[in-house]
Amino acid sequence: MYSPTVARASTTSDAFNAVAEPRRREILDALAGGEQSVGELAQRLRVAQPVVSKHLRVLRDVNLVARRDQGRRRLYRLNGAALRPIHEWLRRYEESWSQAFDRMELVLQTLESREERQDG
Amino acid sequence: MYSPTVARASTTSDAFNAVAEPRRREILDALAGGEQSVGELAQRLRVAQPVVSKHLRVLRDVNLVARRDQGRRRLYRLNGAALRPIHEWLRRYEESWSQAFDRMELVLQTLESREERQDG
DNA sequence: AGAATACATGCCTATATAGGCACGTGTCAA
DNA sequence: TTGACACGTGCCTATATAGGCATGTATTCT
Repeated sequence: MYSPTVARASTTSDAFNAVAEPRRREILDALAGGEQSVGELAQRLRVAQPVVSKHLRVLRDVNLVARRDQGRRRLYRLNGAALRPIHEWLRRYEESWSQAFDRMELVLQTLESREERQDG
Repeated sequence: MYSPTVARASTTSDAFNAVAEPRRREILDALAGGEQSVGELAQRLRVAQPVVSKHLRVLRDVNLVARRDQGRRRLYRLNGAALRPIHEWLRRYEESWSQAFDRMELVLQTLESREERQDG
């Protein structure tokens, strides 16, 4: 017998599901800019704090973000490595749309953008 | 003024959601081996035909697969290009697990820590 | 100590499936 | 023409959220 019904794999089961939710991608994108508190995220994304907390909960369950306490604030930071399974899966199809990668170019661009951030 | 409730973006809205479902990834993986009919897929994945048809419907809606008729059979083929948006989004995080970047990251963190001397 | 602040959760509602089954339609074999 | 096939869908049930609200807890401020 099968499980009678399974609406969908739970979002907490893997990165694929966690990232399927647009709001969560926004959160990750925001955290890509650096560690942030729940309140900061809520303000930036213009959503209620509980909403952010819940999404962060999901992201944390799949290890996409890590938390650090700072007084009464909870600072969340990105753990991009958890996205790797998705990337690995996509690799198989990558050839469908791209000729070649210039990884160094990407690294350099990232390096530049980070320096810009530091300059403020 | 929000939609009172939105369980989740519909799976037909984008590739992210379409791919969040494990069974659908299996289907895509199977199609990576070449064009196949619904029946062949059902047999290979050991699932009922209606199940496959429905997943294919979703995949087709987001343009992840294309269909071709051959007599009474419907041959589906992969359209990997539709996965590109996901890949593009991931690109931003790719550095997180890239070996080449690890060394770069070390340098960056060192630079950052020089000015971030405010954390406990 | 008392109040304010920053979060995490629980509860509740409406929504969006996933999969089981039955069935309608188009196509090919006899 | 009749029957077997190969599919696509509709209907039904149970499940898994997303977001709104209110509340409990821990930490910091006055």
